[in-house]
Amino acid sequence: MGNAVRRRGRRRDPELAARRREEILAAAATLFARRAYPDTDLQELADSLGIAKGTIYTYFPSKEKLFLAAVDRGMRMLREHVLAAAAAVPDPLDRVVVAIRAYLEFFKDHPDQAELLIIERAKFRDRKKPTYLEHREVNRVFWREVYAGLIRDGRVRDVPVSRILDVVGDLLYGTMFTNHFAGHSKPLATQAADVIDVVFNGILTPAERAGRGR
Amino acid sequence: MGNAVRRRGRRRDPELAARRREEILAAAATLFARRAYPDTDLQELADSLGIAKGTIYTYFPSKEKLFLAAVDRGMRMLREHVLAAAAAVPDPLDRVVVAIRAYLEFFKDHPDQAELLIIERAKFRDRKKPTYLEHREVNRVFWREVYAGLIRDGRVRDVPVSRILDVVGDLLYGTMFTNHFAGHSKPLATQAADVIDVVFNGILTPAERAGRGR
Amino acid sequence: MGNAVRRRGRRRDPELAARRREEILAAAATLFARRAYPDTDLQELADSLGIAKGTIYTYFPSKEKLFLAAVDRGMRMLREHVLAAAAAVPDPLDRVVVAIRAYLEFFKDHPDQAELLIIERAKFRDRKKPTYLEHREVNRVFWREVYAGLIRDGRVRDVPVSRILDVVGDLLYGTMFTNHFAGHSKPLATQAADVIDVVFNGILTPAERAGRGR
Amino acid sequence: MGNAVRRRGRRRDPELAARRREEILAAAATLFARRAYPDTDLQELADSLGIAKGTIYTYFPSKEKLFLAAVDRGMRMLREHVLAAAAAVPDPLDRVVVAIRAYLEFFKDHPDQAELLIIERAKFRDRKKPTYLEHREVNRVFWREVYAGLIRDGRVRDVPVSRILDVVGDLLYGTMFTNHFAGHSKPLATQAADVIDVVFNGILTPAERAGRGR
DNA sequence: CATGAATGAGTCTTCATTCAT
DNA sequence: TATGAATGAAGACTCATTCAT
Repeated sequence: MGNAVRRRGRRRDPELAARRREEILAAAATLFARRAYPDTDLQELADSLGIAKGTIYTYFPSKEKLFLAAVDRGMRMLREHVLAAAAAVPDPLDRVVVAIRAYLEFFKDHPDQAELLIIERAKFRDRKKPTYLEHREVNRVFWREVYAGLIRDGRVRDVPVSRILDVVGDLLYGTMFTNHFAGHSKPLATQAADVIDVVFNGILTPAERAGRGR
Repeated sequence: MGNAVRRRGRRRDPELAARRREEILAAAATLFARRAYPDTDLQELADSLGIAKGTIYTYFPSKEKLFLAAVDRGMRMLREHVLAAAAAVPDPLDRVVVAIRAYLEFFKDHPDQAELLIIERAKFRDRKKPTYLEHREVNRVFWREVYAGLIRDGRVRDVPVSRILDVVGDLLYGTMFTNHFAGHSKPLATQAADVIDVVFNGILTPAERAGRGR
Repeated sequence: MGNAVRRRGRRRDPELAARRREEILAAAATLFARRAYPDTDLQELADSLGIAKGTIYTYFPSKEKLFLAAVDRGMRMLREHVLAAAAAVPDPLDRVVVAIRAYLEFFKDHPDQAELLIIERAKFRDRKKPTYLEHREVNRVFWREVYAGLIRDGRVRDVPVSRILDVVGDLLYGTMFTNHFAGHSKPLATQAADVIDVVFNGILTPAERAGRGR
Repeated sequence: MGNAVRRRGRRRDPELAARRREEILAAAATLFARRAYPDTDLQELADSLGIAKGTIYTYFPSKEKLFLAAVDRGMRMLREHVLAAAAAVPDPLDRVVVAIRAYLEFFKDHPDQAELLIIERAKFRDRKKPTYLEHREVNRVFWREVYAGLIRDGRVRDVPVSRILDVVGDLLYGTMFTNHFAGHSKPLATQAADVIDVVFNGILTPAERAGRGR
């Protein structure tokens, strides 16, 4: 009955749809971050985009899915930003330095994304593994290789790579949140340098390190 | 009975009231952490306590104040736990070690408190400085003195104390969140040791440190 | 913690609650019948009762349950009305006559209830056995006995009682709906007499009946 | 092609359009009956037909008109079915028998149509005389003549024909609804025979009829 | 004509808060 | 002071209908 030629009428334009989706996502990220999840009225989002509320539902099946899509988009942007920065320098240790800077930079330029991570956790605590941690796991593969190479070359102490990945990952995560919650007090360059100094050199004096055995 | 003269100062009422307040606060912390703020129904809280919903309003003027009081109570508990641990050892460097362990321990034993920090931020983003950071600032005074002494004694490298406080503070904050979000993967003792190893010794080899100048 | 004496405060008044429930049900029956289910706004119901919309939800968990409760109430009223009428006369055949009249009378006096039966079917088609049929089944028990006695006494032809119950039941059901849908054209007494005439005597002449064999 | 002179009257379009209209109507009847009016999504109808939602509006100006057209189509089918059955036998009393059977048969084979009658009433209560009753009135003309002839011939008791038409009509209407609401419990042939037995012969014994005098 | 993207009015339900008892 | 009934504001989501292509 319906398999026939019947193919007149308006055609679908997947590119237009993708563009519209992206527009909605960008605006949603901003608004969710500003208003918190429960206080975000989709009517306001629609208004800010100059579209009808129903239109949002053409692209996303629910407020929750829309929110989650906005978070995921942010994490993809973060990964691209960090990897692009790392790819620009050849030396592996420099890559670490550059990536740390890029990471802090991203959240300074996109504070909304930090906010979304908080909101996601507050709202979806037990329904979903945090999107951030999903992405972090993916990224681990790359950095594991980098540190392994540095240890092989005798440039980084021979400690388990996992320990390094954990501590550095946690430190950045915490720094990002602190920055975000407290407002940026020191220049990003200084902050990055401080982090790198401690991570690379530790805080003990050579004498104390020696005294501590190991 | 009501005619009796006021006997020896205060009646037993205020004490009872304080106990009731504390009961509500403890139950509220658990419930808020489990349900997230907007999904926490005060009726459920009342039910779990065997009291009427209206009674809660005798002790707290609003849901928001109740929540904030629960957060504040948690932070006070944290501070007491950490300071008690630190006070138990005399050596300043050991104090750092012990405090780091105590900090991670507290959140492992009270995961609700980590949750509340998230919720507070998600909900009160622009209305209130995070309770956690308020407490962190207070604690800074104590630890600044500890590190300053360690530097004076030549046991810690002579870098600005603020840098150490920032980096260590952020690292712990991030570690706590990561633990909480991801579930505790490694034993707490190991995790604490890893953190301390990196913070104290850094990750570079002596050769690389030398090569890096500074 | 909560098992103690704690019994001050406002007491529950079950009688007041029952009265309120009944008020809401009565008003709901009228309104649902007038507006049809989907077009009935609970706000309008609340307004007509001078209460807040939320109050309705104190007594009924949802619009659907409220509606169903209204239907059930109507069917209970019907049964009481018919049985009371039947109980007032001693002769079994008179009881049938009187009950038929009472049945038609009830729906003439409570046209809303007929409407509710329609609405229930339209809305809950596959979720629930019609309340009317549930009640009809209950009533069958009583009337089965009546007809069995009449047959035993040689006053009613010896046909299966079920056949009588089915046909008479269906006839009344259809008559009620027709009356309701078409508006009452003839006086109720006449209509009842006509129904009884046909049911009791049939439409054939004695000659034709004889000719038809049997 | 468009330049060609109008060839022999009408083009094939109107026929195609009529077929499409009929397809939509048939699918709509099924869907409305299954989902109830307000829960029937025109999108689902379009999907089931493999056409676009907008296309429906080329054939019907609104959801309501579409629904009403589906009901009317059903009633026309019913009339044709019953009249065809009646026309197949010459004896007037047999015609009554056959028509009753055909009526019950139609709704057994087309339960959707019974559903639509309910839905129409629930939705259009005060906007429209039920389509069923409109058709019933039209049919009355035919059957009035049949019964009048039977009385003239002394085969049916000399009671007002209207009484017979009312009672039999209501009985069938009620039987159909009961069947439909309750599910068909007995075989259609038996059911038809039962109805005819009661209508033709009544339920009283000759003795009781005599005793009742009149 | 057919299409399908866009529209936006309409409503049930929740729950913090109040207040008479 | 404790109670619990009453309040009413607030908001996500659906879907008939329109209309540019």
